Amino acid sequence: MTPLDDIDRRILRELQRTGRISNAELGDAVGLSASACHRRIARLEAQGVIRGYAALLDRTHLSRRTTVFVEITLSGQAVEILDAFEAAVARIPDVLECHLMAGTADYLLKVVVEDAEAFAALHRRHLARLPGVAQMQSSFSLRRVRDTTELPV
Amino acid sequence: MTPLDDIDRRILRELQRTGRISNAELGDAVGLSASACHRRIARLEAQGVIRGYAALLDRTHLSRRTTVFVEITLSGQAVEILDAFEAAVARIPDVLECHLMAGTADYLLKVVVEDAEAFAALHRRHLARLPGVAQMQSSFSLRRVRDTTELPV
DNA sequence: CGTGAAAACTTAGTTCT
DNA sequence: AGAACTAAGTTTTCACG
Repeated sequence: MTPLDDIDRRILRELQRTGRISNAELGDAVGLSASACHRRIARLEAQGVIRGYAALLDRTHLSRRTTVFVEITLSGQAVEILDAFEAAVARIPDVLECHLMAGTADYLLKVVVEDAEAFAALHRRHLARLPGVAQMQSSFSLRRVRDTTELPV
Repeated sequence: MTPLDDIDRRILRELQRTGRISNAELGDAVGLSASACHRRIARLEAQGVIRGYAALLDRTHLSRRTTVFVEITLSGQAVEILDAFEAAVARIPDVLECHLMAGTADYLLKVVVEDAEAFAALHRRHLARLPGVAQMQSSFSLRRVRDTTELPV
């Protein structure tokens, strides 16, 4: 598997910012012909470096203004408990991220909801019913100082 | 500003999963003509519901296997201290997210690096030099149980 | 890697309901 | 108003040099 060269990196940087850029424009940006760009992109997709493309939506327009991080400690470390917990979490669409953590808490969840009230409803209907939970601590984000999906390349 | 109807939502769902889908295919998926899809997408973009498009890259291929959450408490709440801190954080590309938090800690950072060693280097070179920091606690993610950018629509 | 041609897609104008 | 149809202009895609 070929390692990434400098032009690959510039292509990836551009595609992270503008996922629908044409090969012609991309070629201008990185100093290559359109077909050469196309070939490299096809290779990067085949290698799995590019996992796919996505539209980025505005959370405000979709009633998801509020981000909450939830630290959860389970009542035990048995595999069955972890598996049951993870399966249940995966079924909650408001949970964008769920990490098994080293250190104090067992899991860290990132949740997006409309507002504090919506979080209370989510808590009652879903979070409080998650299996194997011993302790739960929720922290609200007051402001997203920085929030990007762009990996440094 | 028109509220989203059911077809809009299906279009958004599709575009979050497959940002480069053609209007023809999208039309098939949601039961509309290609041009009708195109018009709706143009409207959603103009309204700001769709913020843009991005290629999603694989962290493993880019030496970013490790996610670390960093809780930071500042030495004070003066606006100058917060501003200086935020400006400095924004300059570290490895920090994908930075939230001003309610509750215990002041800030929560999400950092992506190659491994623990790379985090140690980042800590020495950047995090430990952030202005106004009183306390810092880093927590490593052992496994990403779920990690999506797709908002529920 | 670049050029060029064919196929596919996007985009805008028009008509119909 | 919004959807379908049509046609011109781009873009993708894939030969070959």
